Amino acid sequence: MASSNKQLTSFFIEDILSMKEEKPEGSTSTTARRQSQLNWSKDGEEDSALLLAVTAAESTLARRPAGGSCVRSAEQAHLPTDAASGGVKQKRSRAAFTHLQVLELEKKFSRQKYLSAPERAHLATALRLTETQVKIWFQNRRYKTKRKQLASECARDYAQKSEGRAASATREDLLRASLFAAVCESYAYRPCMYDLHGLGAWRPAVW
DNA sequence: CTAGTCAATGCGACGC
DNA sequence: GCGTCGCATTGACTAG
Repeated sequence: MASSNKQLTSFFIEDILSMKEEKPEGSTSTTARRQSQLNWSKDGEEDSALLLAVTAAESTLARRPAGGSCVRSAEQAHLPTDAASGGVKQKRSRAAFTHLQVLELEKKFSRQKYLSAPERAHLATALRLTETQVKIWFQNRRYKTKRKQLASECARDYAQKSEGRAASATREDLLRASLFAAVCESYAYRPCMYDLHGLGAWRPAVW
């Protein structure tokens, strides 16, 4: 079918948003969470506008028949293994959020990394997702951000190290560092790349 | 077929 | 005990 009509999911969201967040996030302390949770109320109006926009846009978008693509309805996606229904275990389904849903989630995330319960509920209804989906999305997103941050630190570290070794070869080092960053970034998906350096801590084996 | 992406699941830890 | 977190992992799905 028309591939032009295809739903884009969250690849390169930074491009979509074109706004850089990435404040050093290291502070996942509970106080930090509370504070960011307190920020939400001022976005309230925006959210209701968002609701209208999203629901309107979304009803015209997506909801494609199974043949075409990846977009399943959120409710469907989250209705899992009702083993009670027949004893037969259903296949796990993976919802693919619409472009708009992802966009709004990203917007929200760029403002706050944590959501309070009422806000989560609000956002969930606004985006026609379940609260669990919103919660999980934010969890995964935080983790992803952290991995990215770690990766860039890895690369910087690596570049500095090789800079120390040889003050020349700068271009190659840069190249190597960026390659290294890319590798680091995906290490979470490759357990084989871990090495237990005898220190009780898992680290990338390419270290 | 393989590798990559990402929503969902599982688990241990923590705060209330 | 419940809800949520970070994190690791799974499984559906896609691109090359």
